[in-house]
Amino acid sequence: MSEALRGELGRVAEVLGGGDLDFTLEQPRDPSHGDLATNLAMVLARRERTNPRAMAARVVSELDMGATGASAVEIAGPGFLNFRLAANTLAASHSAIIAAGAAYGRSGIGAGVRVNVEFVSANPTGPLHVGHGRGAAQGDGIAALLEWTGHEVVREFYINDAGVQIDRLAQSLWARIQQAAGRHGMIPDGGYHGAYLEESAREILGQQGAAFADLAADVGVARCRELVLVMQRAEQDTTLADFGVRFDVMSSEQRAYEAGDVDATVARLVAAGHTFEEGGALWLRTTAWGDDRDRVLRKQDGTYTYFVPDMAYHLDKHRRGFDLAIDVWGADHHGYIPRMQAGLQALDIPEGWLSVSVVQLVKVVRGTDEVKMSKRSGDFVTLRDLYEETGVDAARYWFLMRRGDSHLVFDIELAKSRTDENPVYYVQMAHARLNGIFRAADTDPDSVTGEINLAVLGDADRDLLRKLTAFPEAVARAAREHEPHRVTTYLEDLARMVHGWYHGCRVLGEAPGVQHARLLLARAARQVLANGLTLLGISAPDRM
RNA sequence: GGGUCCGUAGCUCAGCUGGAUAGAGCGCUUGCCUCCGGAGCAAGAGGUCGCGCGUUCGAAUCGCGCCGGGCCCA
Repeated sequence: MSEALRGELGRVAEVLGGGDLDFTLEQPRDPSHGDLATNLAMVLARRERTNPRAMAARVVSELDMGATGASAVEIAGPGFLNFRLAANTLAASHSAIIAAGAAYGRSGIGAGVRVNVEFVSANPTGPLHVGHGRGAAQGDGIAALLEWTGHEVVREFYINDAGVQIDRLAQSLWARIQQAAGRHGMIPDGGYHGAYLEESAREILGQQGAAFADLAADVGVARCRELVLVMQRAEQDTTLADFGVRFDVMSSEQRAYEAGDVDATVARLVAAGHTFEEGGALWLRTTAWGDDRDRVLRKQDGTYTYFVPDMAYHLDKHRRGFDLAIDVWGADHHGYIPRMQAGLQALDIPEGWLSVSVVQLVKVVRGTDEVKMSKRSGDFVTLRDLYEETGVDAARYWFLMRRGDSHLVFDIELAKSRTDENPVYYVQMAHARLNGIFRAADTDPDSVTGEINLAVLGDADRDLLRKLTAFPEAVARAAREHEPHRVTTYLEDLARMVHGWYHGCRVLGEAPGVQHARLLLARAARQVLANGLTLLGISAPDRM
């Protein structure tokens, strides 16, 4: 609804200050400040070093009100321009919500832009834990936001299936198989002690036969390596699928080695002259692109550091033609960011192509008791344990309701409680409640049509409608910032307004004109709540 | 020691591309079920936005320095 106004303000900005001005046009928190407000005059005044209110007067005299779609403008406070939209503008916005339906909030801002979102990427060494759940929700949320804003999105998972930790995993499993066969089996130093490997051992003996345990140790370990990768991957996939998260592409570190990508990446860096040898190791001069120190690529023993396959993998992603890559990483890897950014620039990938979204680790509590999570002890809450207890909707919502880089305390008791302490129920309840109106009226929401007559409604109705019109902007902002929590914040604000409206504004039994207008409003509000929840992968129940 | 993120109401957190009296939920106090779902609503109390200096017409927001915590690296 603000397109015309923004355009006209842009023209005025051009005339009075030249181009390239970054001004805002947004809905003020206080309704008495009008429907839309801009800080344009203050931004101009800053550039011209003049009085903001005087500049505001110049802006107003330059404005062609006819071209703005607004019915009134006033100068307020330190130099804001507050616009009031004509009543029919708001009504038209309502019609737009109804017309767009389940697509309301979508836009074409990112049309033609291909984005790769890589997330979870857990080592296949055990079940997914709660931290992976936050990464999964965050990555899937970012991907959905980008889709809603018209980007072409690929969801990708990178499997770290090469390297020493997989060897230890295979050795640990072999030891469990020996134990299951009644022999002495020793889990190696740095191995995996979790009970899940005992289950895997029993399963393998069941499938392969008891003779499996009689294989020569090196053959047995090699077979274990193959089997355990398949088993762990399968378990992670079903855990994620049951959590509502699916991937378009699975990439394998092992395959990158086998295809020669890893060696080729090193060769390319050497040929470009970005490397040097020192102390028997091969180094990359990452300090040339802002890293604190140079990094080892190949150690004295001839093996590569993790850095090399990671670069090879990102180079492959870049070759696949993405305009932008987003990685969701746990905060325990954030120190790795400057190195990776530098490494990619050494490979001639433009700065800014890779954007890393960090999620802080999750602290899980049950009421006042902290739930300790350690793979070593083998005693931890898995992602599946968590969402089977709280429900998928609650778990996804809790992972998304805070900024990714702020610490999250996940209280299992609270998340599963069906009480007013739980925001996901509050939002879903608002949706169910609006639906209840239509149920009581025995009317299909989609059958309530026509243009809304705001003249018969009051301020509370108009405030609610204005909030609904802010949804596309909230989605766009969340997508731009890669911050799904902006959507939950919006939904909680909206749910609050819906509950208040519900109590203050009766629908059924009012005069026919009022009832019809409010049914139209309820239909739109229900749609926006449903769209927001759906975007986040959370259900919008009609009754609870 | 270096890097990085965080520090906002009793608790958990929004707000941070500088803007109008700093917000929400929970908890607390007081009201509200003849009435579309009380899993709800309304009102109230509760804040040196960690501290200091700076930039600016204007700083929770930007810069610098401290203090405290998480994580990573040494």
